[in-house]
Amino acid sequence: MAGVGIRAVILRRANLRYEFPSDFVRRIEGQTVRGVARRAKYLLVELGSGDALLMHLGMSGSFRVVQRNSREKGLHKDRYGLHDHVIFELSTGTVVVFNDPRRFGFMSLLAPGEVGAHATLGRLGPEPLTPRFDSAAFASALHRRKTSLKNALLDQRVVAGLGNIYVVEALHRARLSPLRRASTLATRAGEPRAALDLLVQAIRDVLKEAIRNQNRTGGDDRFRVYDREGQRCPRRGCGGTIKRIVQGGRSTFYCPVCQR
DNA sequence: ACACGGACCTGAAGGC
DNA sequence: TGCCTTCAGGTCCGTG
Repeated sequence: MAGVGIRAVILRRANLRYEFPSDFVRRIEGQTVRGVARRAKYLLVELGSGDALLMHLGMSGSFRVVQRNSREKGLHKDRYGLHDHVIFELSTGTVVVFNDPRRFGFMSLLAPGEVGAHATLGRLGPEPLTPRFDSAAFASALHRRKTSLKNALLDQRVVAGLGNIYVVEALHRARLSPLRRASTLATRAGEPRAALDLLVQAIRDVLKEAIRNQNRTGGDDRFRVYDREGQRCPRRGCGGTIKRIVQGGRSTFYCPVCQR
């Protein structure tokens, strides 16, 4: 992406989750992409001007990449569907379309310096696939938390980038109950580091596997417990039955037999 | 500082 | 065939 130009931007509505900045189009059109980065679930595109385009997919957002001389030609507005909200036409002829039915996603532009000052970005916890995320850092993030382990892992300030599915999957792999109070992981005697280390590893494994499988469509075997209420626990020799409960308003799936 | 519930939106799926 | 309810992979804000 580095070096690619952005020839045109079309907004097909005035807002997603938030209003677009009034100068959104003007500040992007004609710019060159300096680089693309991800932080937690946020995507950052650095522009030649020094501005950063900050984007989030929310729950239902997606990008699709269209070659100009494929069936979907040109930038004529009528070519796009109801929920195709933002269109980027690149200098390479590629068109990138942002689609988001629920509009929980957003885009904004940050001037140089505003990225570092951004309140939410600044409070994000460590990226789980970097060395900064280890059991010591994890322990200090959890040890005062009175909330459940499940809710703590969903908190982006504890560890960045985990969503409902991957939290549920990681807890199953680490054999930890989603209901357990978060602080007990860091302090429980006779269980020194083992549980924490296991959870750190489980989180990394779940994410790496998800990244590896990103292009696999469908597939009933993507998740071991998520959305499997009433099914047999997949852990060898466990024999438990997957249960669904609600925590913080979201579904949790877990095995009450092997997750403690 | 933390914890919790509700709000923001639309579409898909299931029950009657 | 509807019509109604529930649920969905996220985040922010207000209230205790």
